[in-house]
Amino acid sequence: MAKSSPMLALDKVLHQPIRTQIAAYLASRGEATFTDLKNALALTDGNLDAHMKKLVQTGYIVSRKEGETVRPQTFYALSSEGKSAFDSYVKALSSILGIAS
Amino acid sequence: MAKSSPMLALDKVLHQPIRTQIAAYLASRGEATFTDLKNALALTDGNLDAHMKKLVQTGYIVSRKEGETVRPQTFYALSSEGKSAFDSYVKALSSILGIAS
DNA sequence: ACTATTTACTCTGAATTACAGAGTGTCAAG
DNA sequence: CTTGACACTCTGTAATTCAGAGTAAATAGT
Repeated sequence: MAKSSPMLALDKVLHQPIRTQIAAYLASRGEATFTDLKNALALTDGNLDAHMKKLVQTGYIVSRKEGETVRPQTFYALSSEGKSAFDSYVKALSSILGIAS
Repeated sequence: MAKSSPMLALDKVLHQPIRTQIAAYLASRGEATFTDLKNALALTDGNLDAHMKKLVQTGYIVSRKEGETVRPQTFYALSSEGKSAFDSYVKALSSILGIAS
């Protein structure tokens, strides 16, 4: 008999409590600042920084600096790679959990 | 103005790639042996053991030994606590990801 | 009957990750 | 000109994840 294929694994970068929420937040809002995220998710600075770093390193999130001479602020958003990774992640999850996407 | 309440956090025990799949597998199948899980999820022994240990410690999974004199086999299943934790987890995820549960 | 293999786990230790709090630089107010 | 807030970044520690080695019992082979 054919042995059933192993379940499709979940993206490790995205399937982590804080990062899933960052990605979801950005997916629905489009863009956010460090402080937006920090307040929305109730995180410490260091923790948020570490997760953003990983998301940027992975290529899922891009940042854009606004204001050269004034106090600069960074806006974060999902990259197109990040968007499609998030999409596939949601699909995989839906199928594993048996919910309608 | 009322500041929006922080997003509801995701259960750390359940929101981990392997454990989410173990819970989902048990939620749909009811019961499984160590080897069932190992094959279905394509895991190494040590890795599966570590995750099962955590799930049992947390109280989400209960084990039952079958066969006193014959080669014993352990069956794992979600406890009622595990079931409701999994339910809330799926609901929380659905609301965060904006999908219909 | 005795040895080898398989099954069903458990243990150990190394690598990676998650996180809090301290630190840095800039700006604005008193 | 000092104090405080904002926008991050860095560092160290604790916890987590994982593979492979180890153990014990049962079955298979000769």
